[in-house]
Amino acid sequence: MRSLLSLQQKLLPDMLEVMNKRYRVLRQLRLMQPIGRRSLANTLDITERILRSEVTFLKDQGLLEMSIQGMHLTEEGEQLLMELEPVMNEVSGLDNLEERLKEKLNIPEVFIVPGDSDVTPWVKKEMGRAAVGRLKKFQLTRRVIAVTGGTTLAGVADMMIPSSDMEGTLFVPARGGLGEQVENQANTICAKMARKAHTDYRLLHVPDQLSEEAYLSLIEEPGVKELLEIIKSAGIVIHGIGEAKTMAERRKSTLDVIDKIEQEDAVAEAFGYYFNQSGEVVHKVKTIGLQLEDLERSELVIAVAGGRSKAKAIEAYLKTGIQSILVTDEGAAKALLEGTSL
Amino acid sequence: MRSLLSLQQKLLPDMLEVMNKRYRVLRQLRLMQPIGRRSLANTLDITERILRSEVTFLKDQGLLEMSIQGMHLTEEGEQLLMELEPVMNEVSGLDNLEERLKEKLNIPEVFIVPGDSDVTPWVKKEMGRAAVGRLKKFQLTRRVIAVTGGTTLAGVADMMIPSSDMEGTLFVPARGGLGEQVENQANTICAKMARKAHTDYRLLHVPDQLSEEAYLSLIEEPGVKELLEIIKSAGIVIHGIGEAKTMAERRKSTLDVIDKIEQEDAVAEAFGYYFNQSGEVVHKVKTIGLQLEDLERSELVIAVAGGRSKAKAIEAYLKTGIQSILVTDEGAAKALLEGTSL
DNA sequence: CTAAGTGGGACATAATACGTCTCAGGAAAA
DNA sequence: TTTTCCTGAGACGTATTATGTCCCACTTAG
Repeated sequence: MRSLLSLQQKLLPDMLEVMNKRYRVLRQLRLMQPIGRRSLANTLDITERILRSEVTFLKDQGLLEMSIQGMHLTEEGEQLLMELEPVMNEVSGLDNLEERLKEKLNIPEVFIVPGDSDVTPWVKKEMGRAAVGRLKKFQLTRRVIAVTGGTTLAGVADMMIPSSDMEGTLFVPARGGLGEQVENQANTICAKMARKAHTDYRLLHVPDQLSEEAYLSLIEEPGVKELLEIIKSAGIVIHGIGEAKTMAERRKSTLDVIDKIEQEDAVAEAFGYYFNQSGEVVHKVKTIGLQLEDLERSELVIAVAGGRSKAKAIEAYLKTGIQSILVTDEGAAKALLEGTSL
Repeated sequence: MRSLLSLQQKLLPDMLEVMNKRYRVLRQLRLMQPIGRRSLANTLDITERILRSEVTFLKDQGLLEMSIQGMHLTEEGEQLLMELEPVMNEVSGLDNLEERLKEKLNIPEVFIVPGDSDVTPWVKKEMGRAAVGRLKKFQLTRRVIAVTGGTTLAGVADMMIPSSDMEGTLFVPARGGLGEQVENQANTICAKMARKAHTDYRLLHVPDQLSEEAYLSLIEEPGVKELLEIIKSAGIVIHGIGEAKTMAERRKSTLDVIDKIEQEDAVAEAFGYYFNQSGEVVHKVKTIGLQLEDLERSELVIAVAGGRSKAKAIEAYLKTGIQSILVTDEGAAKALLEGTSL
C-alpha cells in the first residue's frame, strides 16, 4: 500500500509543488516576521507578484495577517507550520536522508533542515530551531547546559524560547575565552540563551593567552574552581563544529599553531579541539573548561553544524565516537552522503 | 495532531475538489469501460471539454488508455483506484457515516458507496463491487453461498470476479421460485455468479403456487431433499432487502396477501419474509428453501440494499437482530441517519 | 525631515481553461 | 453490404486567470 502522498503525487502532480511553495513562504515568514512582501519575495527568490498571490491566499485562509509593520503568522499559521514540518520532510525526502546519515555516521539521531547554510544564511536559524525543538523533548528542569560559540550557535540562541520546563536551568560556556568576535563568543551566546529562556547563566572569563603559572593559579581560584566543577558536570552540551583552518584563522592563532594544524591534516574543530580525518585529536587550545572526555558523562550532546563546506569537518568530528545528536542542513547532509559513493 | 488531509485542506482547499473529480472519472470509467468521452461525460454530468482535459491528464499519468473502442483503465489505474477508495471515503465523510450507522443499527459492519441508487442506477454496481470485495476477505474455498434475487443482487453478480480462492465453492439460490423477471430471479443470479466465479451451482426449480400436498411430496423428492440440506447449511448468505409493497406487487401476489401486508404495516421484505417496522415477521411466502432461523447458523450474512427509498425497509429488516453485514449507498445511509434526528 | 520599508490598488499582457464545432475511422446493427 | 452510431483527435475563439509592472498613501527608524 502506497502512502497517501504518493497517491496524490500521481493524481495531482503539481500539488506538491504548490504545497512546497506555500510551505516555504510560511517557514520563511516565521523566521523574518514581521516583514513585507518585497523583502520576503527577495529572500525566497520569487517575484513580488507571485508572492503576493500566495500571501493573499494565505491571509484568506487565516494563516497570516497583514499589518503596517509587515506580515506575521497567526496562531493557526504557527500551528499549521509545525504540523506541516514532518510532512514536508517526507515529501522532500529529508527523512530518508536522515535515516541514511544516521547509519553512515553511526549516531543515534540526525535532524536535517531544508536548504544550505552556505548559500542562504538564515538556514542557520532553522537549524537553531530544530536544535531547540530537540532540546525541548528532554527533561530540562534544574539542568546545566554547556554551550560553545560560533555563528551557528548564535542561531540556536536566536531561536531559544522561554518555557516553564526550563525553570532552574543554568547555562554555562563550555570552555574559556576562545577569542572570536563578541557576538559569537561562548560567553555571549550563553548569556543570550539564558536571557531568552528566562533562566540563569554563569560566565567564564579567561584570557586567551595564558602562561602556565597563571593558568595553574587561576584554576585554584575559589570562584573559578566552583564554576569549573559545574561545567564539567553539565548534563547537556550544545556545540558547533568548525573547519580546522577557518577556526584557526578566526582565532588569530600563532603561526606555529597554524603550521601544526596543517601538518597534521586537521579538518575539524569543536570546543577547542582540532581533529584529523580519522577523528583523532591533533591539537588542543590551552584553556580551561569542558574536556573531550567529559562528554561521555553527558546525557545529551547536540552538535549543530550545516553547510556543504562543513561536511568533511562533521564527518571527521563524529568519527571520535561521541554519541552525539547531529542537527545539520540539506547541503551538508547531501555532501556527506555523496562522500560515501565517491 | 490533525491528519494530513485536513492540513492539505487548509493549504490547498481546492485540491480535494480536483481529487474528487478525477476519482469520479476513474471510478465511473471502471464501471463502464470501454467507453467514449461523450457518454462518460454524460453520466458524470460534466461537459465533454472538461472531461477531455481530465482524461488527457489521466492518460499522461498512465492511468488510462485510449483505443478505438473507447477508454479503459490501465493496470496502474486499477491499482490506484483501489488504493484511493478508503482515502476518498474518508474525505467525503463516508467512513464517518459508516461508524454512525453501525452503531445505530447495531450490526458488526457497514459499507457505504458514494451516490444514491435511486438517482443513478450504476451505484448498484458499486454496491455489488463492495459486496464482492467484502466477500473476498472471507475464506471461500469449498463453501456454499446462498443468494437471493432482485436487481441489487444482479449488480453483485455483475461485479463477481473469478479467483482461485473460490475453488470448489457452490452457489445455490436461497429459496425457491419467487416469481420475478428471469434476470432478477435467484436461480438466474445464482448461475450468473457461479459462471463469473468459475465455480459450480445448483438450481432449485419450484413452482410459485403450490398446493399443500404437492409441497409435502416435493420436499420428499431425493434430489430436492438433498439440495435443501445443502441450502440450509450454507455458510454464506448474500441477499437483498426490498420494500414490502413493491415486492408484493412485483410478485403478482394475490389480493388478500397484499391486503394482509398492508393491514399489518409491512415495510420490508427479504428472501420471502415480510417485516413490519419493528422487525417482526408478518407474512411469509410459501416456498421451500432457506428459513429465517437458518441464518443464525451462517457464518457470514451480507445484506445489499441501497437507495433513499429503501431506508425504512433496511432499518426494519435489521431490527430482527440478525448479525448481518450491510452494504448500502450514501443515499440510504443518510436517510437512515436523518430518521434518527426526526 | 528623509529614506526605506510597508500594504494596497490598477492595468495590460501572457497563459490557460473551456465551449463549440468538425472530421475521419471503426464497429455493430440493419 | 450499407447505414448509423460511437470513437478519439484537431481546431479555434472566447472567457478566465495568472503574472509582470508601476504607482500611491502611509508608518517608522534614523
